[in-house]
Amino acid sequence: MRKGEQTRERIIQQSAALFNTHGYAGVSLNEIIQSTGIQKGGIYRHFSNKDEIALEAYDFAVSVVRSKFNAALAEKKSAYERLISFFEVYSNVVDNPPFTGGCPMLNTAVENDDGHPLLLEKAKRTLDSMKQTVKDILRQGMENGEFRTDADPDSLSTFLIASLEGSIMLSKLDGNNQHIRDTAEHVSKYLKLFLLKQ
Amino acid sequence: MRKGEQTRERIIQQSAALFNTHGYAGVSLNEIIQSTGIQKGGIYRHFSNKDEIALEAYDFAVSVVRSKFNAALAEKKSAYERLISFFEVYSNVVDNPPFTGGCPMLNTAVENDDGHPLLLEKAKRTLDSMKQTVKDILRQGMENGEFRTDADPDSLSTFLIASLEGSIMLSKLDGNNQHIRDTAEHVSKYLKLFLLKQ
DNA sequence: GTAAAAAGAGACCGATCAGTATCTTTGTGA
DNA sequence: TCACAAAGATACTGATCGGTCTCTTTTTAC
Repeated sequence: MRKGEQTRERIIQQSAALFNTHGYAGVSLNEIIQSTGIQKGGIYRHFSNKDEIALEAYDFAVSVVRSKFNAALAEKKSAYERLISFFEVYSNVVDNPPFTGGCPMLNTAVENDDGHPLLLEKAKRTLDSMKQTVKDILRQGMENGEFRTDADPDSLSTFLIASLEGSIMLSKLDGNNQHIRDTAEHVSKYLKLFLLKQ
Repeated sequence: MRKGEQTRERIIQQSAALFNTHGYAGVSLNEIIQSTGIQKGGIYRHFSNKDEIALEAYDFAVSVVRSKFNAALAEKKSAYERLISFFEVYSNVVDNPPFTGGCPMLNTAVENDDGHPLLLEKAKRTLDSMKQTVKDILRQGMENGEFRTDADPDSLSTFLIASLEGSIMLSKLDGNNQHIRDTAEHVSKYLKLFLLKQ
């Protein structure tokens, strides 16, 4: 029981990195075997199929990224700084992303847009949760008088997340973190002018 | 000769839609056979392997999107309108994208980030070309007095493309074009204030 | 310490993968 | 019209896919 649960976790963690790097269709069971050092029989003792591994691996990857978001958010004093800290987490996505392979939501959304409905549904729920987090920060900032109250949290959170995800993609494609830094700079300039009071 | 070239084009066009929807690893030769109605022997008469099909299919998909960008750009009078028209091309990405499957650069960049170096290289060159297009518009606007000249075309073009691509991903994931519209709205507000003169 | 249960290894399954080789059909230029 | 070449269909290859089955080893509880 205890030993098996430990193995199960290891399989999830190792496969999460594989899936987030190569995508669902791009990872074979043999690669999971090679990465974990556990043979097929050992893997299928804990999972009934590849899908089950992928789904739990996705949740794991998201939880790791979320904890890094939370860590970055926790050390900020103003709501404005908290909004910008999303970019901070991905500021070195080329060499040190919050999770191996980059943003799990972005990767899953693009790689499975017509392929794996369960994974896609999970990515959708990640987006909902991320939007809610941003909207909560916006509302906080409005309530404590930091932000103007005539802004639309829904459309602003979309804008912030879209800019973040797009710049992650560009930086990974180009192998250069500058895209994230540039985008963060423009977004913060925008927020300063249209959101911050005084 | 003439017949064969015709077939070759058909294979490229059909596979381009498949590859842009399911990704390189997600498309099998049998799916190409089914989609084109041409058997394996007929396909391999024109291409030496799957890679060759994928590479040419990518170029085709990009060329289609580029021509739609050009069409949208052509009918605009101001440089400002031209910048925003990139969003216009993807304004109904959910039901009517400029190419089946969405943005080929985005899809290829994310799906092959550690898989297919030649495709990735092509995506990188697409980004360079797209950035150059945006920068040219920015420089035009500066030269004709429409834009302030203290803006940085390089970082601005990154910001615009990142926002566009991120919002494409969000809209496709959510099955809702609102993300693109919202993002376009914020970007244009930003450009109006920081880029436009008077 | 021992027996039962849990965990894991490894051989095997049919299906499908990309790619090839051979043969037939179709198109084309003289 | 006819001969040759181009185009395409089909059957096949070995490799690999995800998944199953059986047997061995290890862990665990008493």
